[in-house]
Amino acid sequence: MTTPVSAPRRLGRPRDATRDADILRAARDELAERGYERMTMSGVAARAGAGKATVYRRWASKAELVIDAVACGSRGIAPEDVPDTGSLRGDLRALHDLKHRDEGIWQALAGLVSELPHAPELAAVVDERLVRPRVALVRALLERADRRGELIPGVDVDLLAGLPPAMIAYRLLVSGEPLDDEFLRAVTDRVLLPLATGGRRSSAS
Amino acid sequence: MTTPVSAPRRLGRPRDATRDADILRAARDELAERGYERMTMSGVAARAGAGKATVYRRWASKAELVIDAVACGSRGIAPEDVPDTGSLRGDLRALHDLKHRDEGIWQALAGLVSELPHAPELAAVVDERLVRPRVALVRALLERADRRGELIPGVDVDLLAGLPPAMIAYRLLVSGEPLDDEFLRAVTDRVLLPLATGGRRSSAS
Amino acid sequence: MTTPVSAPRRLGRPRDATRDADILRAARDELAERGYERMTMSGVAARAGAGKATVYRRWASKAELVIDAVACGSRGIAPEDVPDTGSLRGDLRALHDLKHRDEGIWQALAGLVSELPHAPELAAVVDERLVRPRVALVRALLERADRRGELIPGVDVDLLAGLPPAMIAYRLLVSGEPLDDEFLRAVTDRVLLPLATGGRRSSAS
Amino acid sequence: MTTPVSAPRRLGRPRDATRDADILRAARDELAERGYERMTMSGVAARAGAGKATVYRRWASKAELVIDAVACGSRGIAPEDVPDTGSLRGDLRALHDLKHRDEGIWQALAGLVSELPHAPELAAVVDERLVRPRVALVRALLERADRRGELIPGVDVDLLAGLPPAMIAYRLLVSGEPLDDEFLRAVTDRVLLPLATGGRRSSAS
DNA sequence: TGCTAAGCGAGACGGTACGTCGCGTCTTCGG
DNA sequence: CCGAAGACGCGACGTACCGTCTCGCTTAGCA
Repeated sequence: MTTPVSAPRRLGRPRDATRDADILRAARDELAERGYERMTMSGVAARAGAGKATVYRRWASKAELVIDAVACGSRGIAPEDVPDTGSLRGDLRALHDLKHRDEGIWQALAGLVSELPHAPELAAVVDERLVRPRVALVRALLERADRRGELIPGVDVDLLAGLPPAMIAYRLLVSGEPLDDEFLRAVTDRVLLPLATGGRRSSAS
Repeated sequence: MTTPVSAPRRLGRPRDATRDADILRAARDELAERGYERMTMSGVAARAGAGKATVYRRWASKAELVIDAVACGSRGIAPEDVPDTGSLRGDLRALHDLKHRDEGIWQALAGLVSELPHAPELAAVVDERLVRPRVALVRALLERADRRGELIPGVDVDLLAGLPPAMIAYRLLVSGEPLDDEFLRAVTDRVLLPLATGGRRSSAS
Repeated sequence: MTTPVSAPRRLGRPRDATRDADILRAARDELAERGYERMTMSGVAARAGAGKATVYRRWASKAELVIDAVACGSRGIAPEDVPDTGSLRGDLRALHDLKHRDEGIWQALAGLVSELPHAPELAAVVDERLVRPRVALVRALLERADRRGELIPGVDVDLLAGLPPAMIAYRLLVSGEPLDDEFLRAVTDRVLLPLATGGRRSSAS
Repeated sequence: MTTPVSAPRRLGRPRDATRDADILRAARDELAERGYERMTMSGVAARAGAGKATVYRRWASKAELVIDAVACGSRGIAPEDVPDTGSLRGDLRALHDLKHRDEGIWQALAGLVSELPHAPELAAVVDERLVRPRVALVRALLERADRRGELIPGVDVDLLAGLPPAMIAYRLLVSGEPLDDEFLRAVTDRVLLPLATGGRRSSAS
């Protein structure tokens, strides 16, 4: 969550922690149903059975709410959640199986993108909450493979780690094509693996 | 232009074609100065010395105006504009030199992205006017290279042609990093060329 | 008509005089159907099968068109059209019979009233074309009665002549009540005649 | 006020009653300065320091706002505010002294008149708020005079009570002449009194 | 147990962009 | 040059949404 604050004072009625989850769920649903532009803060509040003030007490703007609504949906995947299959190819496959329902994120990102150039701190949050975790995930798998000696020496791990997010974002946001299995396989087998491991070795010796 | 229609009738005063250009220029300037969200139709009309009705007579919404404003800005680059340097690497380099000021496009795309999933015909126009020309450009260079025998046999040209737009869009829209020369060189030398031509051969040496 | 202009030059195609009548009729119909505010110049032109320029070439504004549309509807009644019945009461009765379809005028006046304080020349036209003829009519009948010796000596003929228009305008524009026969009879028998002739004399009995 | 509604529910933030007065005053000022057509809702809101939504939350249209703006301006004069001078003539004189600044009302009425035939409920409000109180005022004075025995037996009080409003409205709205003292004196001394009391008796006897 | 500050749902607030429509002018065509 | 058609600049209209503020009520925690 973006909203710890953990103020040292605790006068008056404490915040009802259950509202956070209701509001975030409402935000995610409205976002999925209507898209970023047509989703309204009043609509989110109403769907959550909350008042607008309760929403704004927790999130400073529509953009920040959306970030959290979306970030907390896939908070789960840490590098260590991806099982070590012994090969980069197997690890990437396992990752894809884990993030089967990550798609809502991109819907949200769509609405935020227009604000990023004019709101640096918003961009920072998006980077930190949405972008970096995904890049880091791939990067961790690449480093794991490097320790196994799979990678071509001198390969630019940062550049490669950014490729899957970029390709996925472009496909969903711009092309509008679905994130089907064939595409995900192409990303790993025809882009990432060749660049990272050179030829076809993969798990084979 | 999105608005030819080429109506066969010619009753009444014809549209003043000079207004189109004025409005599109005004739209592009406002967009660059203020960003998609903060750009207003009144502002565009005023800067163009036009009335709002004149703008809305030509474009049904802000989104459609922005598409055209942006699409007509880089209409210029056709595959044959890129000189044949004899190698894929040289051709891509030449392309980068040509599109030095293409960046405004992405600023516009930023604002449109949130609307695409809910406006299929808008998505179609974006695809046709913004996305496809850029993909086709790279694709044409790849096919030229293939005719020279540079490409790995069986390589997925469509997949590769989409990589530069995806990486550029992601960098500008999401990461917010600049399109510097180092990045563009990395895209070609460390991603596209290895995938397309395998190792280092190219035709040279 | 307000539009003589009667320019001494006659170059080019002369104006099609039939358009005047068509436009005026269209204006009167639109006015009756939709009221002043909702009547539009485009609508009038379209109904008349004319272009807006043709309308504006003849009348400088909506208000002036409406004045003419309405004034030419009751242009007919001149003082000498009212038969001399031998008594003021009879003359007024005869007048009422003549102006049975004068009502459209007031509908038009309704829309003009809001402009009068800010458009003196418009007010002058309204006065000259709509108000004065009606006042003059009553005034003529009063003077005719005076020559017959019916009037109280020293009575203010101007004041009295303005009473029927004022009462009719108020009833139609403000009260919204119909111009029924009972009301018209009250205006003459219970207001105008008592004030003009004192008691009950008139010439009769 | 037209907007009591006196809803039995009291959820949410209650309307700020001070905004009503501010907006009405702003509306009256704009109306007086610029006239009905040229007065704008944005201008009223801005002058009141309010947002347009706050205005439209209370009044559904420009016309309704103007009615209230104008009606609440002269709410003050009740029949009992007019001192009993002992004669109809004296009472009417006292009335004229009271309503010295009632003129703004007619300016507003001017703009509304064109809407009345097509908006019955608007007409009803105008009748109830603007017309009837003024008629009732004169009527009350006439009835007071009747109790004193001043009136001609059988005189039509309703007809007479409508005469001053009609004459005043006509003079201001149509003739455009000022409401000077001479005119007001003529209305009472040469129209109303003769019709109501017959000859010249008035208080003398 | 009763006080008090802060939480809550609801919705009014100031502001501002949207997209529509009407006015009165201007510009094309054909007659 | 007239006439139909309709585009033009301008600007008001009424709606919607954002983010803030304010109402009356409820709910802890301290006394």
